[in-house]
Amino acid sequence: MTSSRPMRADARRNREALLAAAREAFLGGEAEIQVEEIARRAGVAVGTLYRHFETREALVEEVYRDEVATLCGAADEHLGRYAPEEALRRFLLLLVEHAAVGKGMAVALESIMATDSPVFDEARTQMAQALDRLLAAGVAAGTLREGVGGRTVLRALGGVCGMRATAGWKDEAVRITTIFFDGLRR
Amino acid sequence: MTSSRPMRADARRNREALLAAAREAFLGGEAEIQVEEIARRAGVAVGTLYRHFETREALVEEVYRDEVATLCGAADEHLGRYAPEEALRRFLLLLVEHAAVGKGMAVALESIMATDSPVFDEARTQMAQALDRLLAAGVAAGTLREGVGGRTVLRALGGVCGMRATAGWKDEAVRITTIFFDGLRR
DNA sequence: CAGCAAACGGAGTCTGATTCACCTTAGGGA
DNA sequence: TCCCTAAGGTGAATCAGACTCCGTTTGCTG
Repeated sequence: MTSSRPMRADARRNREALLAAAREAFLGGEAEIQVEEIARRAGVAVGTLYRHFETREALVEEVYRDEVATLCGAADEHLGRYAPEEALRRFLLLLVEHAAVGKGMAVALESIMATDSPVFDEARTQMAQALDRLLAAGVAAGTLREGVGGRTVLRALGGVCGMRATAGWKDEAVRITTIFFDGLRR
Repeated sequence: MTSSRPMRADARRNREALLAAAREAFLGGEAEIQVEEIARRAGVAVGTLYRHFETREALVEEVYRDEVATLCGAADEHLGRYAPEEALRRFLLLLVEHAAVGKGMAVALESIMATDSPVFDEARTQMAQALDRLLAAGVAAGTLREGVGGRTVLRALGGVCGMRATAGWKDEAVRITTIFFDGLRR
């Protein structure tokens, strides 16, 4: 459907400008930036933003698609470098770390991990599968408990990311994640 | 300051009506009920609601004050009946259970547990202290790990409650809580 | 029963996301 | 090259919901 006609040059240009503006804002910690402001920075009107992205969330998702893919790649990389158990531990902390970098990423991770929004279906599935691979490897090695799915772990992490508004969030998140991880071990 | 003058009869009546309406709604699962609607059901105008409660959150807090106290009481009761470890496990699951009953309670618990909002300071402190007692008993008995505060546990639970919007929430929450609990053991 | 501070009512404000009726313009074709 | 048309753009307006403001009403004390 998207491929019916190639998309006009100015349209593509504006789309890119919007993504760039949003990316810069989110990664810069301006998680709560308003759609009007994103549009302004991209040099277009809000209407244009909404022509390209269904909702504010959809734009967020688009921005973090790459980021998510990179993170999932890290899961497999860890799997090749460490014992499954250690790979999982590092991956979990990596997620927390990312959530801690800028509020934006935390918002995205939370949305990806702890909601059912269909907007994040793809990202969620991708992440859950990466976690499944880590968990399965750990189970095979006998170091991780059986019967826990990537989805469950994802939700737990999502919950932790949901409390990022509080003071001293990161330390607390790391502590909780570590405790949770210990619970996953045999 | 509140005791300077006894509060007019109609004022007290309205305050009770508002609390009753809010309680009924929250416990009935209407977590997202609007302030206008609460006021309407109580037979007053929004202005009156705001005369009695600083913000929507403050009303929520008021509604759950009793509930929180009851829950904290349960912690001590468990402590007298079970081994510290088991008491903690039951208490954690009790919190999840309460959050699962109605969305309203989950919202309240989340706010109490995972935010810094001063509105919930009292409830949060109360809960954290109840958990501290459980944790301390477990540490003394040698069955729970040292160095984890009630605050941390509270936040972890708060995170879990924050994902209540998703399908199959309760099962997931119980599973996550159980894993987390296992992580707390020696 | 008068006087007045305490309470009340509810329209209006504010913040932000989202929409929509109307204008612009890229770009394929004669 | 120029024209036409539909894709694309615009931004004022709408909507939602929490919260405020101030003129009006009313419980209570002297």
